[in-house]
Amino acid sequence: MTNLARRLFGVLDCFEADTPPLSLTEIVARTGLPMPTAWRYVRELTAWGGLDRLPDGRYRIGFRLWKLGALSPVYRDLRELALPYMQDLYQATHENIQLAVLDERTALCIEKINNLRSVATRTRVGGRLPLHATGVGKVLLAHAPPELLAALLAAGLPRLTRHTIAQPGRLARALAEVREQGMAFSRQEMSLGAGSVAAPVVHPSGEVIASVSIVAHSTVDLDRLGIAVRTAAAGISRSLAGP
Amino acid sequence: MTNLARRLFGVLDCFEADTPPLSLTEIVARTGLPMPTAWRYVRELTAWGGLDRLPDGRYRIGFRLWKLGALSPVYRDLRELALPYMQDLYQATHENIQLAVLDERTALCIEKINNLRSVATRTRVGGRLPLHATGVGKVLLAHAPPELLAALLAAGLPRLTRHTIAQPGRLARALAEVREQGMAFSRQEMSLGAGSVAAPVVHPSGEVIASVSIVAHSTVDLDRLGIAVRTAAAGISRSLAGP
DNA sequence: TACTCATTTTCACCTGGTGAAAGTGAACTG
DNA sequence: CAGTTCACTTTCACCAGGTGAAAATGAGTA
Repeated sequence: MTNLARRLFGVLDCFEADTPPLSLTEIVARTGLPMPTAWRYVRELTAWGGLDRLPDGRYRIGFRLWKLGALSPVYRDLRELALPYMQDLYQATHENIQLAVLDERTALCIEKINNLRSVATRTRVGGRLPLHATGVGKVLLAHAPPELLAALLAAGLPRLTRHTIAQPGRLARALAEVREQGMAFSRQEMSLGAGSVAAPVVHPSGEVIASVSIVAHSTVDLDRLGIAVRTAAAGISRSLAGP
Repeated sequence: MTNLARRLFGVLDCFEADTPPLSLTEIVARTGLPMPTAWRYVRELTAWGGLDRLPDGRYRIGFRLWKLGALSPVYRDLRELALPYMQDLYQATHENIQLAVLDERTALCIEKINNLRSVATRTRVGGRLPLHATGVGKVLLAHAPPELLAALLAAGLPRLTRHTIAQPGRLARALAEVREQGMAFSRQEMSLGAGSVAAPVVHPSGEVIASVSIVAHSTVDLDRLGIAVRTAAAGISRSLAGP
């Protein structure tokens, strides 16, 4: 790979879901590029539309990348396919609905339907959730190669609330239960006051390629919602098999 | 701009919504790059994840760009804000719902809710619609600077069906009516058997920044749906003004 | 087996990218 | 108000990394 290309992509890779707009100095700090080089790259990316420059001189991801990314067939097709089922689930429950895939040891949210009157959730499309503390995450983790769990355990499990499962043995048992029940629960493990129940979206090859969840107030009966979310996940899975 | 950056972006810019996966030879033809240069760029973009290489050697937009693009705040925020209202509209009508913005003389679809039992529509998120022949397009065109209409007329209005408005005078009158009524109709002008009604999403500054539509069978009473779509558009517009 | 065509690789050449240093401008402080 | 600081933004001598013509490879076809 050309040095220039690698460095150019490195600038883009500075941006994550919860990254606020970045200044040039912050991009320099994150990439290690000399200031004028970073300046030139940022200027070029901005000219192309891949970055937007704000009036205060900070940069954020630009519309050009949204336009290109929207063409990515793999996840566009999954989103299109899943959205009607997520709609049905939303209509039946009026809670928040999320669709996530496994990516870089996180659950990456690729579609989301919010009810502003349900529990507030912090996730956005393109945002990431911890695998060990969320419904969608546990589903994905339960069906991933064991090395992933091992790597997570080696890195340590962040305790997000006092309910978060942070002990390796407890998590392993929980994941076994996920595989057995075909769904996963998170009860105030990610955020106090919020719970979720998720089910796997299964590709015809048998691989779990995504997970769909309902996120609701912790007072809501997640067991009752479990049937609904599994039904939606089954519908999506069936659609993956084609007409 | 560095020559390399410009050319690298040029490779990405080969891809449009209805572009099938492209072979290296096709990318060469579209960019004018020498074969080894294009080869190297494509290899680099693939290594980074911006392009995916299919087993048959053709390339398409990769997931990395989806992930980055999903972070683009401007349209992500609009989509998030609009989606609940689109949900409500879908729930009320069970027809296809689209949200589009003006981009490069087209209506660019940025969110879409399909009902598979309604009329089939060809549009996908990231796809483009002609301004003169669609509900969303006419809304955007009606509120755009007059130079845009002049440019479209100079380029000629493609006749997509026998109902498409292709005469400049008729279109100008239709757009005046859109501005007066606060909504636009397309009656089999885009596709035979399909019609749509759209309304403008207005920013607090007064600028029409998007348009939301219902797409249904041509047999459906669009006049009745007009009230609903205007209600949704008004809700989105109000949300733009903040809490 | 020979031919064709779409890649994929090689490598001599040179030009375009680099980054240390300098310049600029805005904000802050005394 | 003048001086200082800091985050950019620009300059330009230098050279290394990118280029593309030509060759090689591999798959498909007749």
